Amino acid sequence: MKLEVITKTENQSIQDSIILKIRDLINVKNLEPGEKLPSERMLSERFEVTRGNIREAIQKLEFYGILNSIPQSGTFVANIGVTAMNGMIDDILRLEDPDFKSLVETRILLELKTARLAALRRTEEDLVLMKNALDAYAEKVLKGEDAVQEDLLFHLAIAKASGNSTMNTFMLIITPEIITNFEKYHVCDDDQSHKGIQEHTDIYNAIVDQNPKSAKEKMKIHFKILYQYCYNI
Amino acid sequence: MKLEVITKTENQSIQDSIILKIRDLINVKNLEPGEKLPSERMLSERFEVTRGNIREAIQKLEFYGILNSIPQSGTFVANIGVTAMNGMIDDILRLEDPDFKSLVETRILLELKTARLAALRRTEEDLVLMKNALDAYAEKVLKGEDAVQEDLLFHLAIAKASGNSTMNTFMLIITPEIITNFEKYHVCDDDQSHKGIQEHTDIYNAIVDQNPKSAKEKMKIHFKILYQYCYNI
DNA sequence: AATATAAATTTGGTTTACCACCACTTTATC
DNA sequence: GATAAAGTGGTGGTAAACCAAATTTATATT
Repeated sequence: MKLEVITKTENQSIQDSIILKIRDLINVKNLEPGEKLPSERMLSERFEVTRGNIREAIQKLEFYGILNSIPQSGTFVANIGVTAMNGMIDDILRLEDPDFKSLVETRILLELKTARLAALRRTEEDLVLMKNALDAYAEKVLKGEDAVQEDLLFHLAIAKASGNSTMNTFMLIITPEIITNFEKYHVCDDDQSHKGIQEHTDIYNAIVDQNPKSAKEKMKIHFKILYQYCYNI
Repeated sequence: MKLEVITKTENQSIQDSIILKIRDLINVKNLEPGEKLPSERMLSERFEVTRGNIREAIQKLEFYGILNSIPQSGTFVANIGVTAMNGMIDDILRLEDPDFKSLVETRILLELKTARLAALRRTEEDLVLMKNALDAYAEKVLKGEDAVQEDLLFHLAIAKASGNSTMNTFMLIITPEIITNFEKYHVCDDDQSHKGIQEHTDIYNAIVDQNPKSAKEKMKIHFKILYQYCYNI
């Protein structure tokens, strides 16, 4: 998910090769879910890399739920079978860095949904937070200042109000990359910002009214420009 | 994104408190984007924690794009302003572990989209991979064996064919948690698996025919049971 | 022979000491 | 006086030493 500096490229490739070796080891030893991997020290000796490298690789596989590391006990194959493990590792290694188009596409998908869910599930507290974010955005725009941050905070407030923690997490992950790319490509101009106030208000009101269909529709309008940008790039 | 063992709870809370202290530091020092944070050693001394703790906290904030750590140089505030930073850190700390319902809800959203995109963008190579996964699934089911893994690999093959690397990543992240919960709650029974073969085949054919509407529709049918489960739990 | 208990070994995690590298200051040379 | 070169302090990164818990092995006791 992160773009790393050049120096990490080498590090990355040796980590990937370790992941491959661990996969092969599980395959040739026919390790079933729940069985134990050799210790980190043995692996580092066998693969002729540092224990730190081994630990990094294990942590990555742990993040994707393929391994389980238990303190003072060992590292175990998670209860995901050999077939799925092989397929997933292939995917993980093949994962390229996300391009901007892919990010925007995903963001639009998520936000149309979170707007709808927020209309259904928002609490009074959610409304307060959204209103604050909305006001902060309007104030910045009316002063003629850049308001990209306040914009995104409003959208994050909606994500929180959706009551879906997974979507909320995903929004948080893609937001910074969106911000930096927006500033790089100057997607939003001044005119857009002023229209944005009305559009944000429309979305907010739909959520206040608990009208999911309208909320989604207003969000779609809000993304119209971005949508076109995404599919014409 | 990960459920951690109990022992990590304490560790987590001190990491969260460090993140809060870093946020306060940026606020009181009025650090603008691009400015440098104090060195890790100074922070560890000032906050009275180990440097390892500091490094962990910085890495987490780096993951969310709030800080940039540059080797032999320092840690810098990313070019995301103070306002957005404060809001995002609040969100990050408030993030609860994803519940199963939230996971399924997100999965359905993602998969309806990836199916549609795959129908539009699939290459010949994608089709081969999907066909292999489909056959492996059918074979397992017909032998009466458990095929949860093959099931998910087919869905991951669709995600890959969608050509959207961000959605592909997100699918990879939620897949293991879905697997373990499926096995825990026994969502799928034997009858479902047999129907699943036909449903998978329908989805596959729609993607072969490059018919996005049908692909989404067939995926919706495939998720019907899961959808009901999700909203009745 | 079976079992309870204690010592020893092995484990992942953590701390510490060291490293290579970058930025800036000082100094020397023209 | 200007410019380049050498030095110095500080940076994030890293490998080795250390730790506490868990597991295994050995031993003693009934």
